[in-house]
Amino acid sequence: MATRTILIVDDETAIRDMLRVALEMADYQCLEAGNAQEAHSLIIDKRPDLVLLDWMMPGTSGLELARRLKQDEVTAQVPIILLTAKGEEDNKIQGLEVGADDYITKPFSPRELVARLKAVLRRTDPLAGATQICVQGLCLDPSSHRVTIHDQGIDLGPTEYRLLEFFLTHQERAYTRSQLLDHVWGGNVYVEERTVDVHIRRLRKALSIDNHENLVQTVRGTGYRFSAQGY
Amino acid sequence: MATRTILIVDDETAIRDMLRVALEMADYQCLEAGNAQEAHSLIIDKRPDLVLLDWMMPGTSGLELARRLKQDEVTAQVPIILLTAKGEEDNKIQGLEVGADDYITKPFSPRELVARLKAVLRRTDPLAGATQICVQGLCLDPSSHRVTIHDQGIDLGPTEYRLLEFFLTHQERAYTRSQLLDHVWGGNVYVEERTVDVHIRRLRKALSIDNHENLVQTVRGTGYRFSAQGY
DNA sequence: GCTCAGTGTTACACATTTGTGACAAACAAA
DNA sequence: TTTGTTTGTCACAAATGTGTAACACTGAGC
Repeated sequence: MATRTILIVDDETAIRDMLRVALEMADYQCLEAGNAQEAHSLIIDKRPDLVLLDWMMPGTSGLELARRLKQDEVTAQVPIILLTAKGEEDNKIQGLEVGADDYITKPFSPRELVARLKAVLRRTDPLAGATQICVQGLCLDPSSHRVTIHDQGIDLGPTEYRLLEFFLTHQERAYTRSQLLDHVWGGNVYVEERTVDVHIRRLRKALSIDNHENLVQTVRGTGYRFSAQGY
Repeated sequence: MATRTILIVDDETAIRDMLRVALEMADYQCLEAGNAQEAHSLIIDKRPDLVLLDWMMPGTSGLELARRLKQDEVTAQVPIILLTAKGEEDNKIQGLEVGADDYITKPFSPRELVARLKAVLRRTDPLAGATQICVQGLCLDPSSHRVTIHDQGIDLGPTEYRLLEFFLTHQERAYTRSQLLDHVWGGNVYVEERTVDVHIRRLRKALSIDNHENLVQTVRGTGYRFSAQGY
């Protein structure tokens, strides 16, 4: 399964660091925010799979942020785990009623944190977690099956989409037409090698906003390469 | 909203009674089982919305029952809350790792019980206890089971309603026909994939006030996506 | 300059995928 | 029962994607 991204929201750098270490050891990717505003933009922008949210923060509190997130339909489905220093029961209930998915009292062991996190993630869509790949303003998002250049959507046919997906995950390396046929079309079909050229052309055309067609480079005598350099 | 059914599993009648009182006051319907075997049959038979499971029971323990339930595909999706007498951390982790959705330490107040139960139910079925979901003037209200566009009611068949409900809670993401069949029709039915197309068509038709049919987008070669963007 | 292999570009026929309306079976309410 | 609604499937239409060939262009070597 693709690695999940967790957003850590806490005003104390030391605590963020601790959490990051624990989560990275358990093979999660981390984002960090020091306050509610920052957290909110990151959630919209990076779409983490889960938010670890400190209850007490200067400015907008974690509880308040959780409430807002759950009220907006765009962010409502992001699971939230609230962190709090003292396990006062009223807090606990308040937190869960606001819509947080779980609630952890400090101090807690890394093992407990990860176990609870897993339990919450298990309940959310198991297919989510594919992260988008971005380069030079070009973004491909596998989960929505969408490609954008500077947030402007572009249209690709299925084959061009797979071709771009392959290139984005195999940048800076030249491939022969035959290799591309193997990887993008799948081994057992017979199509002319020149067909690759045509699809390269179609892909370049679709990317031609802002000269992004240069991302796909010709390697004379060999094939093609996707590269963000020499650009 | 339909009332939810909670299965209480504990070997002590006194505790079962207490739990029942607390839950019935909060407007839940209750089932009771005194041991794991009984509980298992009731789960298969009555399909409760949640199981409150005592850790320590003579015979098969609650933990063991939880593990079995989560391993069987048929019962895996039933949420489980484990009850335990002492909050030893190892127990806690063990419980969550087995797949329990939450873990409550006795003694607990009725308020805490109900709050946690709500939280678990909420993330099991995101629409339970949720407020209505709105996007672009289209509103779906789970409690009244009603859909409106700019306050004008629209008519949907049950399947179209569930489809829209699923889309609204899973926006901005592409789903294959097969995934939609899984999520909207439920795993074990055999219907043609093309049937999805027809229901998509019916949903679009119902949404066609003010061009809202564009909310449901075709992802060629893949399936469909619900999106408020690119609209 | 010329030649030629390699690549870019376009057009088009064909294949595949999706949209749409119709219909009969299943179901529920009266 | 009758009536009306919902559902799944099909057949055909429409839209879109695909592979190929033909031709144009480019650059390297002579």
